[in-house]
Amino acid sequence: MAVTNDIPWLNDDEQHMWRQWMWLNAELLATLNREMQADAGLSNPDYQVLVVLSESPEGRIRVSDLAAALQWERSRVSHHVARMEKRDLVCRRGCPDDGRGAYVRITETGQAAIERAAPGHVRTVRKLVFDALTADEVTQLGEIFHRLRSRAGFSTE
Amino acid sequence: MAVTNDIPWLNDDEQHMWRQWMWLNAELLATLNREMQADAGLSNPDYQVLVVLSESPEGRIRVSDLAAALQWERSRVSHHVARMEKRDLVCRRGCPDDGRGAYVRITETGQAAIERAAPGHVRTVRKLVFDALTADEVTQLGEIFHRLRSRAGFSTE
DNA sequence: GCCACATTGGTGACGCGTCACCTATTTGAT
DNA sequence: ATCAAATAGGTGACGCGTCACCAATGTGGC
Repeated sequence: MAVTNDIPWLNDDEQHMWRQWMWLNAELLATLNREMQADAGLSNPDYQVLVVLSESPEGRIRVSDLAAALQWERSRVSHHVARMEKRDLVCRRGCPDDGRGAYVRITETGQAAIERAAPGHVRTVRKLVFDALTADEVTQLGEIFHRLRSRAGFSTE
Repeated sequence: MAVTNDIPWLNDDEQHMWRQWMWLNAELLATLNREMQADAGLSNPDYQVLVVLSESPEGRIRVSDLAAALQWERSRVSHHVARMEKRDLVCRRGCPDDGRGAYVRITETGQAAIERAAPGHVRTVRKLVFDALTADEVTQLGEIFHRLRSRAGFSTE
């Protein structure tokens, strides 16, 4: 009951690496999500939004710019911001210059939440990833990931 | 408007690597999903389920075993199988030995779908990942990912 | 046999993410 | 000034994923 293969399959080494990679991805993301949920009631996407907002001048940014910064669809931003607004993490304001536009602004609650979440987030990344890698490995991985991204046409250009 | 940091932050190299990694993950997953959707109307999770089923004797497996094989919650399996059943990719049968149990079986349609999807899937993984890596790098990455997983207590056993 | 307890699988609610599509506003060619 | 086209943002439907919870069935102690 196997799949017919008339295409160059992955060899054992490749298969092993690919599987480890995919598992690790899922596990890392799940762990980060869980820890931040526990620390500050934030999901991963919540955190990403708040990071961008908290790094923006005056803690506010146009929806489209937020979408660009996160590489999200505008519709996704819209949905997510709507959910976050209900929890008072951000608020939306009309844009004076452009009648179509809207600003997303971080609230006091949002600011507090990200400040509560950030240290644990970094600690976890450090513990799960960087503590188990040498400086050389970090550099090399950075180079490899960057290479794969450019070859695949993913570059940020 | 930045986050206060009283915790050892990531240095530039680490930050760069981490960002590339997270971007690459998202991009790879999205690409694989998109291609399989186009090739065979399957999502990534659909594919994973069908792979396990097609590798099982007689193309059927107990729900709990499927959950274990995929490292999914049983509830997730239940939801996903229900959706796939509507599309006639799999079907559910009661289990004769255990009145609580249920078998999930791959259908003709499901078998056809995975056979249509598999070559393109492998081709894409090869193109996006392995064509840009040396054999040594593959081995090394496999070792690194495995190391991170065991240190984090993610090991499969 | 009886009963506490564990296990199997499923459901509903809700957050996340995409797609198709919509309205309102701005822009720019004429 | 006018009007077609582009752009900003939002909405609804639906698939994906988790959590809390449930009914049904099996298991072991007595």
